[in-house]
Amino acid sequence: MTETRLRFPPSPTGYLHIGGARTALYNWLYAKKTGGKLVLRIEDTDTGRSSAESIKGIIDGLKWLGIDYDEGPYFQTDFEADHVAAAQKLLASGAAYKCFCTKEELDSKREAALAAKQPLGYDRTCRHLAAEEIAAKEAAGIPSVIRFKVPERNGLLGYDDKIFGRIEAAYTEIDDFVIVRSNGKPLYLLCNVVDDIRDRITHIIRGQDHMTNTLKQVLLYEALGEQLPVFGHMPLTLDTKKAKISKRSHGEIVAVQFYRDNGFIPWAFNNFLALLGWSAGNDQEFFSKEELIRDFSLERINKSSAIFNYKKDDPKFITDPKAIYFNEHYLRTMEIGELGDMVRKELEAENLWQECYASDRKKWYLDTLALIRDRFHTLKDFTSLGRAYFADDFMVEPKPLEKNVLKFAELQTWLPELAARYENLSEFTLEETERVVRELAEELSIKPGILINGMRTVVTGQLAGPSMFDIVLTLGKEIIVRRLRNVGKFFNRQ
RNA sequence: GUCCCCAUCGUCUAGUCAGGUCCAGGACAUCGGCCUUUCACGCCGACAACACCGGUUCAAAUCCGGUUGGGGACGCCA
Repeated sequence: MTETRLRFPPSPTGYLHIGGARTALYNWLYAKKTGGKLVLRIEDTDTGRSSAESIKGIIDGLKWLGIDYDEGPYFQTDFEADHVAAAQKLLASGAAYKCFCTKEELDSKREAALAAKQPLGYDRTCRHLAAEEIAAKEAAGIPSVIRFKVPERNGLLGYDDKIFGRIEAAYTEIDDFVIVRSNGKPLYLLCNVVDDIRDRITHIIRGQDHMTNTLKQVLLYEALGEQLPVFGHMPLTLDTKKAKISKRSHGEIVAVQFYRDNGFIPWAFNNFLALLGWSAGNDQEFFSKEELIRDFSLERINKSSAIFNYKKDDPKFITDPKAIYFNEHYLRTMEIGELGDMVRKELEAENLWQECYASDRKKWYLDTLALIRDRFHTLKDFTSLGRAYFADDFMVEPKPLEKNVLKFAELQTWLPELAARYENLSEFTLEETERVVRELAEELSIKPGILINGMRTVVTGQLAGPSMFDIVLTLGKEIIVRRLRNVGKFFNRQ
């Protein structure tokens, strides 16, 4: 068997969104699984809407996800000569014809049909023009497009879809579609096929919205005398109102960039995307890259479309809760060194990174991440919720400040007293630091919790966190003593 | 309007091709509980679905037909 070759052909008319990312991922997985190649082809023939910025966004998005390609990016506009040659070949062989209907005529016919609730297709006005009529119109300088001449056959046109099974439709249902614009520029349906043939694509895995295109393209392969690739159409990703997800109507929440900028772990997001419409057939949800490549199959892609359950304006979930869950899982279980590299980038961006975290304080750095990661949702939390571990300029949240500190005015003396005792402690250990707190609480006849929660807030700015004495040891005597002594500042600013 | 596709908990899904082991399993979310100085994590538990109607069969989530619902396509966009 020849090598499998797949492609991801985005049109650069916006950022990479999750639907596109999922398509890219499935193609990538299948290419990897079969030891084949993945080609990136930018379909930029719509010059009006294509942009360099969008191309960059797509490439950056794929890079962030870790979806690498073996060839490309190729640009469709670089192969215009191929497309034109194919169109000429079809014209010459009688598989296509010139159509002189104007866009205005067609538009008004379409609108009329729509209003009258009649079928929409092209009425084939120019299909049977005699050679003299064509010559006359051309001599008169009337512009024309080239349309594909759908064969007049009885029976059904069809192909075997790897995901949906046999797909068929009557020949009479297929429109004579335009393959070349009146300005001579070939259109998607043709370009796409010509490029896939040239790139020797063996498997076309794309969205279900292409299903009707596929029927037409099957005809193009036939007319061009080429062998059909394997087709597989993936169900679309819908929004919570069951509408197709689009860049236009959903904004940043469906952009891959959004997940990068909000501290998602690339593989966690891939894992989530992979499970949106595919399952291994068992209860496994977490897959390493190797496992996913090994277990992935086209046949197990679900036929019904999946809903991307994002929560708009929900303070608790910035996106689909399951996507967050996957992120949390990886955040908590991934190899700590790998997490360290990711968090490093976050710290650097906030000017909190210190070189010693990579050298003599490396153990401290990684231990600290291991201590605090259990409560975090994204990479961003390390510099927001976890800021107190890396800097003194952390925010103290109002709720715990009120509840754990301001409520007890005596903390202004208790905490500095605790600081003094800590300072004189010869053994600054878990046991000793805890003992000292409990001892002080007993002397003051208060619950240890008052001291503990007060110090947690003063020292980390947070209502919740790891075990208090783990924090004490992690931050170290000097910082703890300093922050405890400073408790007065919270009262003074009232 | 025409054509194509789909249909299991709120969401992602297992089970459907090879009908019985499924009064339907897992995960997320939600709600309780345990743990705890806090909050999480973790663990335990609860809630919650075979769209509907017929048919075939000893037996249907599973096969067949229809209905309904949903999605997609119908561009000189890709």
